[in-house]
Parts: sequence; structure tokens; C-alpha cells
Amino acid sequence: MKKKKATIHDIARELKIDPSTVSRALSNSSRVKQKTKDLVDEMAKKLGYQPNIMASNLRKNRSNTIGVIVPRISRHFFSSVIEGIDEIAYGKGYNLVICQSKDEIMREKDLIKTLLANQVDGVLISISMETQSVEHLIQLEEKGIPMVLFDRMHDDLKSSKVVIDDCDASFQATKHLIKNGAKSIAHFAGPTDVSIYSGRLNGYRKALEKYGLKFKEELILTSRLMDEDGISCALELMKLPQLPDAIFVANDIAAIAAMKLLKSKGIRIPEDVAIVGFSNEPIASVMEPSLTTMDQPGFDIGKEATRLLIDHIENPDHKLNNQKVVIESTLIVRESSVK
Amino acid sequence: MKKKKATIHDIARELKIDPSTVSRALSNSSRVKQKTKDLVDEMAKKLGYQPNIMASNLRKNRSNTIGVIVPRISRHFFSSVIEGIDEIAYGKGYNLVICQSKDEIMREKDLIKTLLANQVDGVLISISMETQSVEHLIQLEEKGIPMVLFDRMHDDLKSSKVVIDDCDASFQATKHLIKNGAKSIAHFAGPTDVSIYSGRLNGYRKALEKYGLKFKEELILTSRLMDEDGISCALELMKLPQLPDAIFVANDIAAIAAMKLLKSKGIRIPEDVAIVGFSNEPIASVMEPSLTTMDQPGFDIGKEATRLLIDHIENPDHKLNNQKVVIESTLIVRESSVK
DNA sequence: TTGTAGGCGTTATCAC
DNA sequence: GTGATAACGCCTACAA
Repeated sequence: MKKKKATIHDIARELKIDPSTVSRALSNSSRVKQKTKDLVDEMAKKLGYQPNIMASNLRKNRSNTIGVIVPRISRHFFSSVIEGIDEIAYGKGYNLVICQSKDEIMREKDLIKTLLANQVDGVLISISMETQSVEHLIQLEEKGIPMVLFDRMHDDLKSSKVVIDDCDASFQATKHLIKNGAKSIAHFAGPTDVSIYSGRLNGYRKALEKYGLKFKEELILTSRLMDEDGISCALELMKLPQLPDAIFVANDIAAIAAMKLLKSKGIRIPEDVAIVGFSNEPIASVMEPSLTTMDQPGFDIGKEATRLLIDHIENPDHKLNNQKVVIESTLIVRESSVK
Repeated sequence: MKKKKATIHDIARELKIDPSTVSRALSNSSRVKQKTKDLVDEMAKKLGYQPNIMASNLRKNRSNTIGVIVPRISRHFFSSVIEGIDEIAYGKGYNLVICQSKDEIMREKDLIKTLLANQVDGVLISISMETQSVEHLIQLEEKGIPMVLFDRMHDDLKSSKVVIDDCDASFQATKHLIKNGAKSIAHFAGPTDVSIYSGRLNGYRKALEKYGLKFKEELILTSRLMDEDGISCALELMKLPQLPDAIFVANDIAAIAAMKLLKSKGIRIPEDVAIVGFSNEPIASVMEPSLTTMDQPGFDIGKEATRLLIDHIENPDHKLNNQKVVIESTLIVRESSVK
């Protein structure tokens, strides 16, 4: 049943011409007679010919493949990014090899090795949380393999990056709360050694300043922003002599957990406390009340990162490295913040 | 900066031995002296040697790559499936080329062609909704390329399949409602020409029968199970002289829409009407009350499909085709169904 | 416009 | 144990 695949040699033999002519005909070279092309095409169809891309790539020393490494494919943000990547890559004829690091540095290193061995033309990566040293990535850069980072960054890497402006986004979010009458805004912050979270804290501060609200240390609660953190931060808040009238939470997970807790304590949202989250997870729209949040446009980030990467791949001479593209994120206003 | 990669020839030259010996040493052949191996390994490291898998694959006529086609990467179910696929594939040393058909038949055909050209060792696919004729897939089968279908099926294909038992799952769901005191259970069904939905309807009927409830035509509302369908079906239900005391909905999307509508009409869930959905979308746990639903274990489906596929790839002689693996799905009991 | 020849990096099969 | 050689399928100077 498994008949072996036809090659250009088979076509050539049938047509009594040379394989090189077939090769040229198939790649539509201008230096081959139309009639020959027609004959070749016909025979190719007849024999069910499929080009062997591996052979072609070996010869041309490229793979037409982009390697993608994300912490987890099934996280909504990352799967949207992948859709964006696919959108551009498919159009430009690139294949995608997609891998997940599971946020483990060992696995990330291993994946880089595999991608290297597979001669990928470029790499798109959101580095793992465990990644402190980035030698394995510097190695990539040194081999001249273009790389674009998105979402998670590392300062030691010179590659291009695609990010959102966390500071500005948080400024917008906080401003929105103020414009809706908030006088005392708490902030649930993430680990401040992670750049995105320090950015978010900054934006919050700037908004307070600009609109004349006092920054109060006791209203800043720092955690890893998991479910349970949202709950404990909310409990913490309730111990204050005076409950703030708004909270800006640095991600949706913690925001939703906090919301649930506050509701269970009889606190009304948004009447007593207005809440804004960050990321626009799908669940944000389902909550009751629905959660106002900053959109983190994974699809656009993926598209932009891929455009950049393909640019680097196809113009290796351009000194395009070290670019930083900032994707705009917009506030999705829902019920949780509007009194 | 872009120094060209080292090859086994470079190692051989440095060591003044033959490339073939290097090749054998690197693949740890038993017929090469340990000392030589050590020398080779050392030199490989020194030169920063990375094997060129494309060349190796060309020679060995395989790609160590599995092609994956899903309608949309960002749909939660599919991204969980992909995680399952990755779990197994990574362990067995296979690469993944992941593509999305966007539920378009044209794109699906094109992707199959690309995968074929890339010499993938096998294909995992959930066929697009538009796919009526499956000639492009039959072509794959004829070329002897193993394929495993999951989720969405087509009767003309002989390949192995991985599915859940929709009938049994629905039986369990309905039984659960009955055991919790439901006497009159409505069913929001999907298009009954789609196999999964007719299966779900069947399971519902069987449970009614087994536990002595009457099947009533007017309690079956058929739709495409989108948001708006959930709403209109719920409204339909409210026109009945007597509201049923439970609903089994064939997916979570419609279940949640219906729940929201009923709540807005002052109907209490689960006290007045108990609800069970199907699929265990992430939002199901966030709803208030949280939604009881059948888990559709994408991760396990992906793992099993991949195991099967790799089995087929590595044992082409086994006549393993035509297998049908049924993955067990379990009921996730939450608040919406327990009075 | 077409054919010839050589090579991309690896490995299988000889022979020594 | 190791070396020589050919081949995987394709592409591309160069020659004709």
C-alpha cells in the first residue's frame, strides 16, 4: 500500500528530460519553455508528486520554520499569541514548531537545543519564570539566529521585544477609577522584581499623583497574584479602619478571587468598592458583576512579534536588532467599576 | 558574527579520523572505542557542534515530526488537547508542527499538503466543520501516513479515532439530576445531525427510561447552542404551563446563557431549576452559582491520540488501524445542580 | 532552453 | 574499530 513517493527524477525519467530541468520547471524558472513546464506539471500531478521540503531545505540551508516557545499553550493569553503568530506566519509561508517550557528552565534549554538542531530560521519566545541566566538564549543570538521576545523579558538580551506599556495601561486603569469617583484606591501588586509588575505599580502611582490623590503605603498589597492571594489581600484590606472605595488589581485572577470574597462579606461591587483587573481573561466577562479590565492583546502581540521576526530573518543585513515594539492595550469597561 | 555551524566533518578533520566514525561515535554505536567517543564528544563541545537534523532526517527518510491540525488553537478544549499531545510527543522525542484550519476546508486541504511536503511522520486532526468530503485525508491514508482523528469524526475515514462516550456521559449527567430529586428534566439539544449531539440526546433518554421518568417531546429544545440559543430556549421553557425542575444542556455556553436569563427572571438556581452543562469550560467554575458539567478531558484525549499515533508510526506492520479509543469523562458536580 | 556535475550533512554498507 | 564510498532528494553554477 505504501508506494514510495515520486521525486523529480521520476518525473524526469518519464519525460525523458533531466531532473534539473524538472526542478527549474517546478520552481517556475523563467529559463524553461512553457511547454516543458506544462508537461512537468501534468506528470507531477499524474505521479502524485510532492516536493521533499527537507531535501530542499537542506540544500538551501534554511527550514522555513519558526520555533515558538511559550510557558503553557493552554493559557488563554499564550494561545491568543499563537493565533497571532500563525496569522502572519501562515501567510508568509512559514511553518510553526510550537513548544512549551512549562516555566521550567531545564526544559527551555532543551527546547532551544532541539530548535537549533532543527535549523529553525528564527525563534519567538516568552521566557520561563524560572529563567534567571539566559546564556542559552545568548548562544542563539551568537549563532545569528534571529529571536524576538514577547511578554516576559530579560535585560541581558539584545533581541527585539514586543511588549505592552504596563505603566501607561495602569495609569489608564487607575484614572478610570478616579474619573468614576474613587477617592481611595488600593493596589494589589505582583512581585516587584518582575518588570511588568513594577511597571503596573508605577502607572498607578503616576495616576494618583496627576489627579491629586495621596499615595498610601498601606493600600499597596504585594503577592504572587494567585487565587488565594486575591482572597488574602482582600481580607487584609478589610482589616483597615476604612475600606478603600476602589481596588486596582494587577491581574484578573486575583481580582476575581477578591471580588468573590468581598461579595461573600456583603460588600457590594461596584457600589461599595469598584474593581479593575488586568489581562482581560475570558472569565472576566462572565463574572457577576462583569469585571472591568485592561485588555492584553495577545493576538496583536503575536502578529507584531512575528512580523518583526520575519523581517529579521529576511533582512539579516539590516541592523534591526534591539527594537522594542509597544502594543497598545485598551481598557475594557464593564460593570465592576462603574457606579 | 554568524560563524557557520560545525559539522561532523569539522570534528573529523580536527581529530584526524573519518566522518563516519564521528557519526557512529555521536550516535553511541557499540562498535566504536570508548576513547574515541570521548575525544569526539569533547571536540563536539569545543566546536559547538549541533547535529543537523534535516540532513539526518533526509538520510533516514523520516522527520520525527507530528503534524497537528485543529480548528482553532485558542479554543480552550483544543489548547488542552495540544498540551496532552505535547506531553507525550515531547517525551518520545517528536516535534510538533501545529496548524489551525479555522474551520475552513480550503485551509485544511492546504495544510495537509504542507504537512505532506514536510514529510511529517503522522497527523493528528480534528476535522473542520466545513469538511464534507474527506478526499484529502484519504489521500494521506493511501500514502501510508498514519493519522488519528479526535473529537470531530467522519465515517469515510478508516483511521483510528479518540472520542468520549457522549451517550454514557449524558446518561450520567441526567442520572445525577434525577438522583438530586428532579422529576421533570428539559434538554437543550444541539443539531441532531452532528453525532455528538444525537449521542447526548440518547443518553438523556436512556436515563429517563431507566429511572422511570416520562420522555416529553416538548421538553426537548434543539438549537445550535450558541449564547443566544441558550437565552431563547430558556424563554421558550418559561412559556410552558409548568416550569421543569431541571435542565440538561448539551454545552456550557448555552447552559450559562440560560442560567443568566433565568436568574434575571427571578428564578432561583438550583432551588427552582437545577442545571447541568457539558464540556467544563473554564468559565463554568466562575459562574454564580458555579455550573455542574461533564468534563471533556482535552488533555487526556490529546495524550491518548498521540500514544496511538506514535504506535502506528513505530509499528507500521501492526494492523492497528481502525481503532476507536473511548476516553472516560466525569461529572464535575458544582452548585447549579445540588439543592 | 536544457544538460552536467557537484554538494548540502548525515548515515548505511561495504571493506579492511 | 575504523575508513571509504555512495546515497537520501533537491538545487544551482557552469557548460553546451
